[in-house]
Amino acid sequence: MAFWLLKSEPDVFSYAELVRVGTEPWNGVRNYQARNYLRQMQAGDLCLFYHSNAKPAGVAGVARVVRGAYPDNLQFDPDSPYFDPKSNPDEPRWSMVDVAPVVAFPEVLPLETIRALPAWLSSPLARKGSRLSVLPVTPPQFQEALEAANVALESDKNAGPSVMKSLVRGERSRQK
DNA sequence: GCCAACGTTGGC
DNA sequence: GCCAACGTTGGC
Repeated sequence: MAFWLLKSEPDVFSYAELVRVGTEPWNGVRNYQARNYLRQMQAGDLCLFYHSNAKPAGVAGVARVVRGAYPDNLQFDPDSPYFDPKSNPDEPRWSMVDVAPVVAFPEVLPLETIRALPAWLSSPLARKGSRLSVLPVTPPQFQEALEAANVALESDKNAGPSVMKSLVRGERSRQK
């Protein structure tokens, strides 16, 4: 299982909105590097859901990939701002995944806090002006983020070992 | 609202 | 293929 970070402007689509709708197609990504990461994502992968252009900017919760990469529908919709007339339906240029909520953080984990976590120093997110909207997260980075947010995940025995679910709040997850 | 970062576009 | 101009992102 892999870990990722997905950026979204909460004015456009927030973590609370993800909770409300249950499942969301992550379409509209029009950057090749981000697209390539989307194509690596598999069902069961966990994502930090990051609020950009927000106060504070930071991670609002955890989401799970529920469907791996498939063609982004909006690239073929002439009425969409994400329409790409140069994309060929036989070889779609852009991909999307479906994500679902796992657990909301008790409060947004601010970017400033994330940047100070040891494992995050090497992340593009720690660099000023990073505009990548989909980026990989290492297991230590993911663990540090959960700990800093005071959130623990426990595995769901019924759903198998690769599926995690919420949630123990208000108690620090244990260092292994 | 400012502006740094940086990806994309287009002239050559 | 270079690179200046331009547009967008996104923190502050």
